[in-house]
Order: sequence, then structure tokens, then C-alpha cells
Amino acid sequence: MEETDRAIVAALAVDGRLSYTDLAERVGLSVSAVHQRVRRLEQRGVINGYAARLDHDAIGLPLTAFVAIRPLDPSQPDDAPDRLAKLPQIESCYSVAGEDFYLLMVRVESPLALERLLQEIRSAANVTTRTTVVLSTPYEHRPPKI
Amino acid sequence: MEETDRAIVAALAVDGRLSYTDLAERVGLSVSAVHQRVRRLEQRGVINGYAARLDHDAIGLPLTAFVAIRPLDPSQPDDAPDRLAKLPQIESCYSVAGEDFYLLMVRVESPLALERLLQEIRSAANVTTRTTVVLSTPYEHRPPKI
DNA sequence: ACTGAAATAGCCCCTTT
DNA sequence: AAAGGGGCTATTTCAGT
Repeated sequence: MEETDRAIVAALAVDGRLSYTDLAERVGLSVSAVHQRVRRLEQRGVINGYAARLDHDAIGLPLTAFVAIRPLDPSQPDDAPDRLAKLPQIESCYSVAGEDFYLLMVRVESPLALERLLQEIRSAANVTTRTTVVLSTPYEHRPPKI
Repeated sequence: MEETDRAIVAALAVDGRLSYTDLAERVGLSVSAVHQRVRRLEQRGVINGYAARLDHDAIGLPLTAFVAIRPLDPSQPDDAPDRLAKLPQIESCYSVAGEDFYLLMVRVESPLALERLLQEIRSAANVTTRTTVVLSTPYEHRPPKI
């Protein structure tokens, strides 16, 4: 990727609501040139969309956990991500190397809600779970250096 | 949190660039009322900011990994997050329950870059590392159900 | 707290270089 | 590809309820 596009993407990673006017000043181009570049970055999928960053405590999901899962029967077809997609508490699903098959990041309201979610995960995908509870988050979702 | 605020936050989690006009239609309020509510949600920190969602392959960081770290000397003061904050490849740092002290999520350009990063992490924070490489990402950063 | 309206600013398309 | 201009829409503030 090119210099100017990098600068645009980096800026929008920090502040997704930057106006084209501000962006244009930062990268030293005209507003319409920047606008055109952003549109292309969106169309090429470099920028997938824009999201508000939320305070999970404030929205009632103060408990974060990582759930490593492993199929009970590794010979069966593995459609765990599909089966688990319906559970909205699962924020992310990563297929990983190592002993586990998938690593999920989940957000719930309480320890009790986590217990219920783990049961749902196990029964929905026929897997065992190994859960790591997050105690605090020194930092998260830092914008990449690009 | 209240009904209308939830709807606003949920909508902005999916599309952080929604106009106040569109938001107003969705929640059934006037534009200025919605604007006022969004400003308050931002001031109260419920909405922390806005970010572009990036394609990490496209921006040259195609390799994601989770790095569990543990201090070599658990009796020393633990300032690992601070010491590691300078490494921009570390996207997130979670303090976790269990055998490990912290779980990092990192994004790098290549396996070689991961090797170098792990060395930097170990020397910067005086820790051992256990790394889980992400092979693929079925889904990530799904907006919460609120 | 919400509405409505007025002024400002930014978006977006089109033309030109 | 980038710049500039013009019409239009959204943002933002303010007064009123």
C-alpha cells in the first residue's frame, strides 16, 4: 500500500469520524482527492466499515473471557464457527494452531451468564471448553502502526 | 442504560458513521434530540470513540497471534503492560486469571516478525511467552447485543 | 428532555488540468 | 490522479415548549 493511503488508513483507525476536510489537511491533499481515495479504500475492502468504540462496563457486559474449544469428536465435520455464530455473546472466533481448535472471545453480564454461555457453547458445537477470565484490560484495540 | 440510548449505541456499534438524520429515524426522535443523546453518551464515556475497521491482510499485518506471558520472577513489581505498551504490534493486553499473567493479542507482518516480537516482549518485560498462532478468523469484532 | 428552525460546515458530484 | 467549484444535505447551536 502506498504512503498516502497508509496515512489515511492510520488516521481513520484512530478516529473513524474524521471529516474529509481534516483528513485532507493531514495528508496534504485536496478534499476531493482524499474523498476519492477513501472511497477506493472502502471499495477494495481495506476499510471494512466504521464502528463506535464502546465501554463494555457501561453497556452491561463487564465480564470478558477467552474460551478455547476442542471438538469432542475430532473426526466429525467441523462447523463449530457456524454453529456458534448465533450466540451474540461471542464477539470473535479465531481458528488457531496448537492443541485447541478455536479461540473465542466472549463478553457477558456476569459470572452466571458466563456459566450459561459455556453450556450453550458446549452443546451447540459438541466441544469441550477451557476458559480464561479477563480480570482487567490495560489496553485494547490499539490502532496499528502502518 | 435506557431503551433509546441502547438503540443508539447498538446502531453506532454496527455503523459508526451513521448520520444523525438516519439515527433519528431509527429511534423515532428528532435530529437534535438524538444529537444531544450521542454527545452525552460520548461525554459519559459509553462511546469511547470511533474507529475504521481494517482488513489486516490488506494493511500488511496478515499474521495474528495470542501471546500468554508470565514473569520470570513473580516476586518483582509487575509493570509488564507499561513496558510492553511501546510495542505497537501489541493490539491488546488483558490481565487474566489462571496460570498466565497477561494475554496479548499481536498483529505482525510475518512469522519472522513474530519471532522478533516475541524476543522483544521477553526482554522488555522479563517474561516467558506461550504463543498461539491464528490460522484464520471466522469472525471478529461482532457488535454486541444490547 | 424534545422540537423546530436558522446558520454553518461538510459531503459529493462534476468538470477541468 | 488531483484540484476546484457548486448544489445539496447534514451538523450544530439556539430559542421555545
